[in-house]
Amino acid sequence: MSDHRLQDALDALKSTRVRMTPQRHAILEFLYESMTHPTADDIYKALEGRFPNMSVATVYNNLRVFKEAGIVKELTYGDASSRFDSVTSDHYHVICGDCGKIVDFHYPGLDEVETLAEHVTGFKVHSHRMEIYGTCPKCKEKVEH
Amino acid sequence: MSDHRLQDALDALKSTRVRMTPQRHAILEFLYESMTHPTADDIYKALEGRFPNMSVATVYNNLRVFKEAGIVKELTYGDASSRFDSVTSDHYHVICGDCGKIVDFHYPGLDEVETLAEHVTGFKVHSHRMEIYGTCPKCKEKVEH
DNA sequence: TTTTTATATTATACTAATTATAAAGTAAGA
DNA sequence: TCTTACTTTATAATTAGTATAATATAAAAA
Repeated sequence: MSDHRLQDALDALKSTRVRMTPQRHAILEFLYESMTHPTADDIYKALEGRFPNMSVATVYNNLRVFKEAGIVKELTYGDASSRFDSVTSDHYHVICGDCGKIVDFHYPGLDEVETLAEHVTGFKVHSHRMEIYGTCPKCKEKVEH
Repeated sequence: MSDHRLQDALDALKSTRVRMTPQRHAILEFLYESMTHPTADDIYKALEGRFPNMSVATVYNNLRVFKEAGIVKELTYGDASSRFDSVTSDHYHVICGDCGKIVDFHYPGLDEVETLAEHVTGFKVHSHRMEIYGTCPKCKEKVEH
């Protein structure tokens, strides 16, 4: 299933002018198999066993390439590291303020918000971002003890 | 009107253990009068005439204090500088990807999204963030010429 | 298959936002 | 007014991410 999504992503890249390299394949594979929305550094650490000479810059460069190709999404968090997500059908994220855990949350896209914003502001709207903040079940328990 | 909101904020601070200083007053005043969602550096530059010895750290420290007191909100943008907003009634932001302009966008709070997320994920939800991305009218024009 | 060449990777240095630290200053309660 | 805990300042440190230039390599052409 996730194999299939990875293959789709690889095909999408092939249709652009983006070359496939072992590093790129490994980064994509890790991202598509991971359910954890990793940071660039997470990816770097996860792959340094297989690619002892890989540079962090390579991870950042390739994540940017993937973003431009539309197969990876960046989630930014101020001073903290960005997290990366494979692009899938519409879902949002619920984030734990205590432990940083990110959980996918399926919800119909808020298209009407985009349309309304266009009318009210005169902008040409192309996307939106929504995130929900709270405390995950595990961290809730901890507070109680 | 904005005088009134500023006064409310000052009152809110008085009820906590937060001391009032000239720097703090000036930062708050600037933030409440500004319609531009300034960065910490914007604030620093705007006030350095009146406070030639003020340190950037003071701006950051106090913005954090205000955030903790719940009268100021931070909008984070990955590697780029955060922007700060006085906390007001529910509104969202429409952001121009070309020039960075931020426009307020009034919309009924998405309370039902929060409720649903609580049920589905088991989180205790306390807030959410939504932003709309696009191109502002001015930048749209530029592209056409 | 070999050659070619544009693109990718690496190592390193750099930038910019933000935070930490410690000394000096000051708001506000006793 | 005195005192003290909190603030400010100046400076250094930290950290995410980007730029650069030399080396390596994927993939198209011969």
